[in-house]
Amino acid sequence: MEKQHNLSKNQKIIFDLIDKSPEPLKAYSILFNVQKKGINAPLQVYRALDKLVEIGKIHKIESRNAFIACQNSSCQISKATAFSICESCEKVSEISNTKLSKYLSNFADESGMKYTKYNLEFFGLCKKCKSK
Amino acid sequence: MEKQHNLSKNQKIIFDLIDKSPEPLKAYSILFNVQKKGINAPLQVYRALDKLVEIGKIHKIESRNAFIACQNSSCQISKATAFSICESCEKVSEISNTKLSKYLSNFADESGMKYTKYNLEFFGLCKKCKSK
DNA sequence: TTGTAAATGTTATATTATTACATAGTGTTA
DNA sequence: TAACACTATGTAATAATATAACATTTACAA
Repeated sequence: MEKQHNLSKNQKIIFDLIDKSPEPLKAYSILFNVQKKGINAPLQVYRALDKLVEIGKIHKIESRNAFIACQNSSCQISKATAFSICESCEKVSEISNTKLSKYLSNFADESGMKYTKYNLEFFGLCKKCKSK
Repeated sequence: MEKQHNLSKNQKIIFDLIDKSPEPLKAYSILFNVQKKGINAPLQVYRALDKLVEIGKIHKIESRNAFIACQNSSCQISKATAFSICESCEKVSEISNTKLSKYLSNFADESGMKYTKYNLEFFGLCKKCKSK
């Protein structure tokens, strides 16, 4: 059974904003957007973001310092994330490909390291931008 | 034939520093270290870093905002990078695994996107930290 | 030798993220 | 319910990361 995370007030405000957004949002753009709801300081945003990332409701796109809502119904894969990023229009999508995630989750090399998490970012041109 | 990149003065200073370092270096720690060599401003560091990344001599570890020298003899894989990161001691290594890079370079999904680049970061505990 | 691209130097500023400290809410359990 | 621990909140200050704008110089091919 999936653990139920009851979001707190700030967490909910910020998750809703990210969830509705068609594109990844940056922390300070989030801050700007929620100031009318009484969230005034960067730290309030970062704390909510940290928590939401931790419980897998959102992911951070590391190369962009931006956040998107998890696209997988059961947001349980914060430990195995893959994204496609269009370098022209900056559209970002979460990749949910069973083969890929299996391959990467099982990846091991000779380093002796035990991998418990990964993040993969693919870059290229999306369909639209390719045909321009 | 691999293109020869003659590094400029600043690029060389900064590459040498990163290349000698056993761990990824952050931009401002680089700045601090090269001030005695006449590099005074962040922008001078960032410009050299940008160029070095572009030509594949170094890579950026996105999740850490830090830079390491390319570990592959022919630094030609700036478009296909994979790293292992120990979450305890922060040791970072570049993974050069032919199967993995082939698998990822050939990856395609139904999105219609043409992937030209990827960056993968694995997290876990290294051998030393595991046994503590 | 001149045109052009790349690199440099410098100042200021924008953007991203954390430290430190005080207070309030939530849920458990004695 | 009282005491406790834990999570979340509020606020101010500041640290860390990165870029804009502008002027000048160097490298090198045409």
